[in-house]
Amino acid sequence: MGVVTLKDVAKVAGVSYATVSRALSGSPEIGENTRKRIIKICEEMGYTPNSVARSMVMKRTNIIGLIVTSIDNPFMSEMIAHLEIYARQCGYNLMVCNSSYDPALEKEVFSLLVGRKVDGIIMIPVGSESYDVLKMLTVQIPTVFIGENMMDLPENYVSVDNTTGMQQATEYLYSLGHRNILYLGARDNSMTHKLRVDGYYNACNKLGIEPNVIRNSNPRSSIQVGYELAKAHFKKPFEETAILCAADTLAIGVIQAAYEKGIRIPEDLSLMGFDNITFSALPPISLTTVNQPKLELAVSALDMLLNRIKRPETPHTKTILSPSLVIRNSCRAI
Amino acid sequence: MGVVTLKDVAKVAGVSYATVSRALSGSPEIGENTRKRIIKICEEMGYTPNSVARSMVMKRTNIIGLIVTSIDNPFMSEMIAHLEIYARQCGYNLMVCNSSYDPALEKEVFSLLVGRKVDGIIMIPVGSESYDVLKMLTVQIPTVFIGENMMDLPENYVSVDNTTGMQQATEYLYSLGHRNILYLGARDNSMTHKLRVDGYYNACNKLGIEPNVIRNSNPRSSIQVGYELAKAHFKKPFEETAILCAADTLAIGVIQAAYEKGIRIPEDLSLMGFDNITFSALPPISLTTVNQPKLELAVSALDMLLNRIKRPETPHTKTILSPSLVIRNSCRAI
DNA sequence: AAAAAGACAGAAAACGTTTACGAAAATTTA
DNA sequence: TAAATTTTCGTAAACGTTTTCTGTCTTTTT
Repeated sequence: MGVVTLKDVAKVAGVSYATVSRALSGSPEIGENTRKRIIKICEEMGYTPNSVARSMVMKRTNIIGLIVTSIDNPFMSEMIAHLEIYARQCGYNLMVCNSSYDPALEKEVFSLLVGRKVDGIIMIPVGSESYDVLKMLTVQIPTVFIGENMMDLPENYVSVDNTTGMQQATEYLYSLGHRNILYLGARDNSMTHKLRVDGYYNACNKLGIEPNVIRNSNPRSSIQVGYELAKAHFKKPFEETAILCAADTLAIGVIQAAYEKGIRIPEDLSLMGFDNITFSALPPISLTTVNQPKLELAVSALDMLLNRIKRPETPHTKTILSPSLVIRNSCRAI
Repeated sequence: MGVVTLKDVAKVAGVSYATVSRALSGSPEIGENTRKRIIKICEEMGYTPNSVARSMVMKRTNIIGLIVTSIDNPFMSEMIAHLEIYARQCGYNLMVCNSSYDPALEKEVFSLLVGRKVDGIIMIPVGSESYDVLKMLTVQIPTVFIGENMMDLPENYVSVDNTTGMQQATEYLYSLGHRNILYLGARDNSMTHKLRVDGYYNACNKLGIEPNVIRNSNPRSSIQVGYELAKAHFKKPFEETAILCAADTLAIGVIQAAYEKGIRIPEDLSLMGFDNITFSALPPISLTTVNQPKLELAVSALDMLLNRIKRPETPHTKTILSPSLVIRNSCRAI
């Protein structure tokens, strides 16, 4: 015996199945007594409406597609958690896909989600190299981007003010007396990273100190990458008194490399990150960093998307949230 | 102008829409030349099949529901990442839901996923208190559990051997000379945690040392909880030379509390965790722990589920994977 | 008491596919 | 070359809902 359907309860209730539908949807054109009777029968029979059939006729799935570069990155997973909870409160479910920092895969899962008829897509793009294809794809479906400032593109996005954040970080280190600050982890193919390093350059310019940047050719900003970058750097004697990392995960990698090398943080070297992930606050080295408001990013993104789903003709919007300095113990005054 | 549908391309191609469907589904009952012609037209028109309509008739969505207690727990998010990638390779997408350690919510999202007609559900249950309702629910849909040994329940699950893992951990500490080992974070309402502390008791019994357990009344095993538990414990002088935590996150909380109190790890106190999350390997305190094979857990769970979807009448199965000791630097010999 | 209005429920179309069935066309067989 | 196959494609039903349109039965109004 299969699943209970509308027709089944209609037969039992002795009404047409349109009536059952109305009883459950809260339609006003139905008698209060029959409604109660039908609802009771539904419960007794264990009827649950078939969302797929409903989506078919309503042309709406109440599913939001979510594309992230890597689920198991603390920054992302925190935001996914916020998104999932808020989305469910709004009556939506999340279909989560991993692009694994691969533009081709990113495009593939985007189309896959479009075929699945999700109502909208929230995505953390791989980087600026995929802007062109994304621009082609976003005409198919309401989309909002998180984290990556799409700049010249007219797309919807919500992001933290990366430039200001990094500028503040640099100025903070300067205020502690640091004049030789290394920026570690700049990436070429991401607008986010471009804006961050811009903030660093701005501050250097303004403060009259010499910028010094280690680029990251890898698309991911992982612990491993930070470790390798720092390890290579520490091989030769270094001049800087502080390292400013493009992400907390990179900074954690730097901590590892420094530890192996016997470099003490913050005694021998000050260190800063960006993102303020949960695991940046681990003693004894508790990372001074720049906070990204993850809950606000998630809520803004979903609000923006739902608004766009409701009114697709509305012009594209962007929201820039403010970062904030989180001072802990990985930097010292010199 | 709306989305391109089968009928649209059929009209353009001058064939019935059944023919178009056959051309795309790789059906053998269609001419090779017409197939090529139709596929070409589909591409030109930018046709993407409507998965919802397909699900309607095929009675299959190719969606797996995933219910976890908290997405932003490194152990979970690592496993989710593995699951998502493997599921997509198998032609499935993931609909992820957070139960937030709330049995009522767990039940709610389960029913929600059933209504969404997902093909199966993978879940990390909140704990043993929800076994009864889960047992009622799992008759509705193929389900497999991860991490929680359902014990007497005949349900499908895949889990690590928690008891053996904790026993090995205890024995390892014993082998380093520890005779007074505190177990921190036992929970009453989770079979997983019961089995872990059982492993500890077993070892104590076998080795002839006195067990000593701090229970955790909170359903979550978070950094915060570990911190609070340890902070309260460190208020009075303590006897133990080592603490064995029910989870890595708890251990990280212990590190925090110890640090604040000036207790050095491992010099003054040895510390072990369980799970081997990415962030357990952070210097200078790199946690000795018990590894859970996350990729294998994910793959086994999905294989088990897909098998059950294909053959629902198959008897329930369980898979117990082996844990392994990961020795780092948070324990010392005394 | 007749007419108008309103409340309620049924019939049927629609959503975009897949597929069983059947028919026509092409091919093979005798 | 006629018959028997096989290949190819069209027709139509089905999946489980929502919703428009219509009609009946009450209720209200005059």
